[in-house]
Amino acid sequence: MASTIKDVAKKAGVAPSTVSRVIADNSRISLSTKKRVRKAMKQLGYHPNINARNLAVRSTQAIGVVMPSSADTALQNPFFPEVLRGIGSFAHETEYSLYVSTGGDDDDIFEEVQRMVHGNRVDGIILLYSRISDSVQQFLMEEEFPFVIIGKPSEQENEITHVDNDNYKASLELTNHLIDIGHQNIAFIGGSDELTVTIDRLQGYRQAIQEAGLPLPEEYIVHVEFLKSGGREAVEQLFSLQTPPTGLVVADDLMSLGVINMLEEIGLNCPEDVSITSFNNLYLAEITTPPLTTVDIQIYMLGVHAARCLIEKAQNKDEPAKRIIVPHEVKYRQSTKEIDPTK
Amino acid sequence: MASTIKDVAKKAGVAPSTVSRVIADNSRISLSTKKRVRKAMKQLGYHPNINARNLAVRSTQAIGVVMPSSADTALQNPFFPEVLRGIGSFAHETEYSLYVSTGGDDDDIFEEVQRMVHGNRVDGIILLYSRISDSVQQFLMEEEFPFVIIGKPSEQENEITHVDNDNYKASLELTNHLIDIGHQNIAFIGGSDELTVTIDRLQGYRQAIQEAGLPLPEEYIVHVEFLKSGGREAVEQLFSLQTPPTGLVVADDLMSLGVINMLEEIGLNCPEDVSITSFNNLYLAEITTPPLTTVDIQIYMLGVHAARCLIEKAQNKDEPAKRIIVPHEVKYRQSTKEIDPTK
DNA sequence: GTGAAAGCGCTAACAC
DNA sequence: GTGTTAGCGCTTTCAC
Repeated sequence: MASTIKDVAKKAGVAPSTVSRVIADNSRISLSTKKRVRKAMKQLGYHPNINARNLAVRSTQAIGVVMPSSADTALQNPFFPEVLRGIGSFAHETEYSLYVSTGGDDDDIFEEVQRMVHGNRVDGIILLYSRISDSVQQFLMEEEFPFVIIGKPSEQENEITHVDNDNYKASLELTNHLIDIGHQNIAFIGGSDELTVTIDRLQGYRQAIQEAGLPLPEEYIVHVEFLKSGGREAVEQLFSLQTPPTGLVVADDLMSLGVINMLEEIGLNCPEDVSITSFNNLYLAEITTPPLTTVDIQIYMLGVHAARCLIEKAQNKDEPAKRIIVPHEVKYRQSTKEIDPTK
Repeated sequence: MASTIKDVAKKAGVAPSTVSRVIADNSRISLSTKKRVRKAMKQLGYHPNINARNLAVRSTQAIGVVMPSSADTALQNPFFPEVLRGIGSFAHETEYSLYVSTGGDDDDIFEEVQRMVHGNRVDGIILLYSRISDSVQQFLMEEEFPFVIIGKPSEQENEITHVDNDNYKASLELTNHLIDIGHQNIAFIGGSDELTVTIDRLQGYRQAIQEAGLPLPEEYIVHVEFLKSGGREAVEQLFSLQTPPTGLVVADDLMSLGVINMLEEIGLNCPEDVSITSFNNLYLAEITTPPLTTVDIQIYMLGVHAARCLIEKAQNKDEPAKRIIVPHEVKYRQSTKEIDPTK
């Protein structure tokens, strides 16, 4: 068994409480005893038992991270390691640890969250997704447990701290870009229409199309499962229409990859025949053929801010709800092309 | 404050110890009191405090997962969410939680691992990478702390439980496949040569080449940073050689994506001019152009097995060290092509 | 079958 | 400045 605070106390000839104060670097302890105690700790290879500490102070110095259910194929998106990296970086700085939930289905996740909350495993929770009428979200609200959402809450927007991009605006920009370079028939390919991120991106697209007075047949809006099957499906649907689109607003780079692929299969070329605009600026956006015009949403920073907000909130229950909008930037690459007026 | 075991005891008119026994579903408690106690728990919305429990039993029901440092660009690889998913799935079944370390650099990680171990935060640790003379690995050995490696330990192979693929053999197969379809000039593109996975894959390649009596100039072996810059660099190097290769064994699908891309940029086509074989069978291997011939290493299963082994080990310190080899399967797709004998 | 009581390792009043 | 002591919420002997 590892040595305890008592062992250290005995060895240094002080009381346990003094050792505790040295650990906390309490200013009322004289430098000489501090030194003595520290030496004893070194010699004994002492490390505080976090469980005991947590029990005593009723906090854990840990934050829970909840990913979408792995049923959700979204999990294969490099988005997640990248947010995790952001969260982890801030957490590390502040000496918090990360507790990750990766349940199989929604029920698993709900259970895990319950365990985290009721079992006092974490001081707060970051949700890595936001969908409408999500039971986890509701549960956390009811429990008044500190949490923040990456993305936009579907309701109670002003009571829930969240960090997000201006997806509406970004989408507007992308769509307008397509319009600016002459596209008239622009379609939207999104993920599940239950995710707020899809909803916002769709809204921005809609707005731009309407402002420009362009046609907006409902068939131009497709919600598909992520990637592979999704990309295929979307392209099949869209390009069997009477007036297939020449411009595409796609809600994720990974989907775009699938789209490019399927286009090629049916004999269409990007950007010659179809221009693609996309979201997320995953590293792979630069190495597709052609490289994607996409919105850099600063995934890493989303994570950093979320962690910061959560920790603030966990340390001070009265911290007001905030909204942090991480700025985005459209990266113009080669997947978009001015429409050929001679065609 | 949430209700405690005492509250429940009072409400049910029993002693705290009885409640405790009910939680553990102790067989010596009469069914009637069990029912009474359970009812009280429900009514009070009672959930055991995990910290207190952990403190009392000196265990945590949590396992630590250590990713490579995020300095390592490997982190952007979809490999990680996928293993996490596997680990998470098994962990969930057995009611373990996941504790994830995502340090910025190697020192951060080392610190976090120390905290995990000494602070009693986790019952065991899974390392998601293996490199030669890794300080974390050493540390865990010295502390005799339960851990398992996904990959192959660089030393003490027989004392460290690990789950791995037969990377040597898989690489041999890939290389032989290229040889079988007529390639004579085959190069290897790997990641850092400090990672055991790279080493094994290189070895398999070497073996196949030598067995076939083919040329193996040292310039045919390149170690590059992951992806983008890496892929570019590798291709640039290899295809400015006097005898550029016609076949490639690439240690990761993500790298392959970069390679295909750069090839195109310099006017070469895969598979017409260059055949590519690759590793991991990431979902994106199916949607590149062309789809990749790659080794399916069953990432998810790697995670599941690792979790299982770790939990066994954590529950029984005498559990012997094991090696689990997860079977692989080469997926033949369109990135490889018989060499044209007329050329 | 159930209760009383000690203790897991730490912190935080409250003393002095 | 430092020591004493009473918990934090749970498990686990040892009684009965």
